[in-house]
Amino acid sequence: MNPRRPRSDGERTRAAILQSAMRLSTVDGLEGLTIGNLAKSLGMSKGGLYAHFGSKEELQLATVEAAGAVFVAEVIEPALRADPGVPQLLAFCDAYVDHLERLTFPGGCFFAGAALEMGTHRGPVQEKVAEFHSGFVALVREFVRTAVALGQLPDDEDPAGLALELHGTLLAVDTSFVMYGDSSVLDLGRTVVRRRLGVKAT
Amino acid sequence: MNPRRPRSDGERTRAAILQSAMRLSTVDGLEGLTIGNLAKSLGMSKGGLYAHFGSKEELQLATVEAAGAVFVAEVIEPALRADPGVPQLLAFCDAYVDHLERLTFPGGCFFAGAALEMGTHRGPVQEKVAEFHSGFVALVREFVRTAVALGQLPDDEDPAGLALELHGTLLAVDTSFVMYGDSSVLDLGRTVVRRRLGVKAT
DNA sequence: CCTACCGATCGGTAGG
DNA sequence: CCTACCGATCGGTAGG
Repeated sequence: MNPRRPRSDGERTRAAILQSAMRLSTVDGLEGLTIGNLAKSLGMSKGGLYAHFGSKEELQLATVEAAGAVFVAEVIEPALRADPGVPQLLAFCDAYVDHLERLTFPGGCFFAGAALEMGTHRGPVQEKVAEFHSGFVALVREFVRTAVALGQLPDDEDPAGLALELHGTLLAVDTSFVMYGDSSVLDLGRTVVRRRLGVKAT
Repeated sequence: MNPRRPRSDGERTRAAILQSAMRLSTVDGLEGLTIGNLAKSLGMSKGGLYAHFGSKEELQLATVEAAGAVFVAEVIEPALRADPGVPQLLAFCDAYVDHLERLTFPGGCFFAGAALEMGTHRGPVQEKVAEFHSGFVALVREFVRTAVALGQLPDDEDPAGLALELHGTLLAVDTSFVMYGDSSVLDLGRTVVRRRLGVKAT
């Protein structure tokens, strides 16, 4: 009711569980996440976890939801705050690379991993991952459409095609960064995005 | 000794095990692959599997090696058979998309999944995945360098940057194809690659 | 939020 | 290549 009221113990514990679950998921996967490991990382018992989540699937669904909120806060919102068109596309890509660079999660982008892992595991968890994933891609396509309408990109630019290229470049950056821990690929990604969007390097 | 001699029973069984292990790995991951599941899928006992592989890690290493051989045969070799430069880049990307389309593995590209999964799991398996992964990326960079040297691409084209873009586009195609099973993204990928390389659609 | 427990499955071994 | 087994851990439950 009152937004200034501090979170209850239950809410704080739940948030701590989900924070740990997101981090562990990017390392071991949403299926590789186990109740036992999660409990140990939090210093609590398995029984305690089941007081918050009735099943592993419920925990997975809540974890995907929490990761979606993090992605919105760290990547989507900075993009929406930029000027319409190319600046939004650039802000989105930069925010994505920044969010990798600051090691928000130890295993890189939550949704890059979750999409590949859950792609062939049909069910409620996969559906929720797909929902977020397709929402993010649709937003990038919208940014491209706006940029074309504003004359910032050529008239014949295909929104779906450019969205695939940018999405792909970010996936390749994530993969290389997670695989080699080499942060030089972050700057390479920033440069490639600028060149593709016709924006001068800063 | 004699290459015409038929494979022994042991060799044929080993090949069948690895074929099943590659397929299961693209669905459940290299860590999610279990000896019990693999044995069941082959109609044999767990003990039987341990006659061929002394440990799960040995099995994982052999599976990565086998997947590398499949990738070389299905994607690298068609590229090497094309004319140097842009035709090799195009052949590489087309062969990659074809290899997704024909459902070589049920979970899409073996190395796309393995790179993200094993990125944070340091050890011999991750090292072998990284070895193949960086080899493939290095080859694409070589193709770009050749294309620039032959005047097929602009002099200021950055090999590492273009390799990242093409690699990324293929990763995005793989992810969308696995996630939504929608084959239209395969043609979108082929189109995007042609536009980026300045090749007319066929 | 805890302890104590359930049947099932994990990776792996012994012995054949 | 098999059966039979090992201790550890899995997801989940009972009862508090």
